[in-house]
Amino acid sequence: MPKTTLKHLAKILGLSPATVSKALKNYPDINENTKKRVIELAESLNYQPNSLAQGLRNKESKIIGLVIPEIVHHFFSNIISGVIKAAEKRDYLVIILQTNESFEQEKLHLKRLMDKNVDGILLSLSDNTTQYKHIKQVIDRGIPVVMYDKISKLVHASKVIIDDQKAAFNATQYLIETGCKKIAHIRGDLKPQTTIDRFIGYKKALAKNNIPFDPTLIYKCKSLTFSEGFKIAKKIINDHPDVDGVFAFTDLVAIGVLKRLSELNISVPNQVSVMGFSDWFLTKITTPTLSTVHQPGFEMGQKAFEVLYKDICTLKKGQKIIPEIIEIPTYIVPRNSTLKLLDKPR
Amino acid sequence: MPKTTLKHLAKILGLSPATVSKALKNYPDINENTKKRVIELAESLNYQPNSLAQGLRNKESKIIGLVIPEIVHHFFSNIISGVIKAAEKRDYLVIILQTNESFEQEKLHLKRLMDKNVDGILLSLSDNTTQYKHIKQVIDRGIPVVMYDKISKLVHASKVIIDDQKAAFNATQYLIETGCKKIAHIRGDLKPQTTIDRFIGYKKALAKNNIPFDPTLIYKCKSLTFSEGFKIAKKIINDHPDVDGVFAFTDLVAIGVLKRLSELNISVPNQVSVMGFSDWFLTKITTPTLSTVHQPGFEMGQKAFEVLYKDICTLKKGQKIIPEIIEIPTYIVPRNSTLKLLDKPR
DNA sequence: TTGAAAGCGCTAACAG
DNA sequence: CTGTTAGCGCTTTCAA
Repeated sequence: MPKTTLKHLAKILGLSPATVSKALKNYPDINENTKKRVIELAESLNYQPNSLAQGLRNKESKIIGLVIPEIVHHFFSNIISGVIKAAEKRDYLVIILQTNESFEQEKLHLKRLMDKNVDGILLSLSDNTTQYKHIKQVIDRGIPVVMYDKISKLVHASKVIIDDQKAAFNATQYLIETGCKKIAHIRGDLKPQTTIDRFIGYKKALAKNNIPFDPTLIYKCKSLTFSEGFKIAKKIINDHPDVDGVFAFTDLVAIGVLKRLSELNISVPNQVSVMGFSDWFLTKITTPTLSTVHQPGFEMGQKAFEVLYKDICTLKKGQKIIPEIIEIPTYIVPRNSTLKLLDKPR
Repeated sequence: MPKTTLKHLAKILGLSPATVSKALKNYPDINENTKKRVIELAESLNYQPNSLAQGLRNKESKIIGLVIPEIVHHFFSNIISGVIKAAEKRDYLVIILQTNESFEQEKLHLKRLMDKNVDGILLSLSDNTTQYKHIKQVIDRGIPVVMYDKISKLVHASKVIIDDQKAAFNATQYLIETGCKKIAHIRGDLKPQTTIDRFIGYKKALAKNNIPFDPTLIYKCKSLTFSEGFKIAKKIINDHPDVDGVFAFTDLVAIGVLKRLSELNISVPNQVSVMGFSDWFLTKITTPTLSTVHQPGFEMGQKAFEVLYKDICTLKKGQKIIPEIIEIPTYIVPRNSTLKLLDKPR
């Protein structure tokens, strides 16, 4: 059963396609009665405009692309969910592509999306991206790009981010306020800006509290895994038996630490406090539950779409986009791997 | 900078758009030399055909829709990932929509996807779907639908599933083989077929081993949460102090059980074995780690796309689709919440 | 071997 | 108020 078209309707009603189109679009210069007839028939035949034709005509597809480093990841699933929800409200659909942190994939995906005439692109940089020509090309083609989470200052586009430095500062500050004096930090590998910023936030909090920075308390994670945390915890305890706090740059690693400390019969949080980062779902079900920094993926996703939508509209009106940097607030989620603020010794 | 079109190329080369089109499409009746010139110019100008126009002409969009109950969910993220990966190989893009288990959303989403002229749809039923007219309508419109995971026998379409009954049978059988004699089962609420099938599998395994079925060992979960498992574990132990195995229909609930048993100082697996279902990521990091049934989301996603692709091609050739039911095998992942097979007393 | 013409379905400017 | 015309960019006869 082929789809009903404007022409079908027109023929049945003895009108021209143009009139039918206008009636359906609620143009003011159409006879009320005609309008009613058209709308009724359209509904009864379940008429749906062909979006391909509309797109070709209007130069818009009502589809955006979402480029994501890794789908199977609590934070990013939340991003997807937020984007889709916000998009739905504006009658937009979302195509999702995964880079697996590969620069090559990222380039290809942008091309694919351009070819599909998406109206805009939401992009989180892959870890291996160090140049941005491919992104500028997209923008030059008149397709707005909004970067989220992993961004680059070198791209002139709107961005939605969290302040990793501030968040890490707060996390460390929280450990200090609940009594920690010797805090180890587990950081990620060199590359991504987030890991650097979290490290800086940690240092700033120490400085603020006149705690001297001790480089031997910094541990570098090769991979972002439970077992890395597990391994490193042992090292920390060996190197610094008197450590009383661990701030890991991501929950999974923190949970590895938790497990190893438990096996070493080191009481958390009484002897050592542990703080994670992200607020993954699983932090709620570890023993003890993990205190962490809430990283609001869903909100970021929503906001990212909204900004992109705004940029799309601006561009459609022929105006120039003024990039906007939006920071989504994070907050500490105190759970049982840290002492309570009330417990703070004075 | 507007996009290069066929017309641009034609004008520059002094050819007609038709010839350029054919050259690019490698038609046999084009002069080799012309072909070369065209291709070279196209590349140097970075020509990309307008997919909207192509779609309008060829009645295909090279986009499929993926309707998913819930995105933020380990199993479904894996599905997404698998679908996207398989789609990419065939040069297809994927639009994702979420139902949140709502029938109304499901209907709307199918309509949205039809309106966007997707070439096919991958669908997992929402828990509240009990009629299938909306799906039949899509199929009647000539858009192939492939159901995955949560399916209905009443829809005449290809399907990709796991055999829940068999999987649950194996899980229960495993508990029995490792020495359990009194096994409680935590099942989901009535509706979804999966929960019913897992329950049946459990019963069949008991029967096979001549263990009488005891209805008081069946516990029904209101919500699919950690805390439900936590609550129910207490009840189980109160009702049946001599229980020695728990088979939960999903990992999260099983993990709740694990936690409560630990708080009750009941040794897992020595006193009580616990078996989950799904093989979520977090089963690897609980204490003890959770034995479970591996539910292969990624493979299901890949396979679902491949079947859909096949159906799309069949239809395009004007042939009739012969629905295919594909079962993806599951397997037990033995971890530390169950005894080893070797430990089996005899 | 190439090109003119028609048309996919829709919309907008303009004329009637 | 309604219809005609033209065209978005591409593909496919069919004629040259």
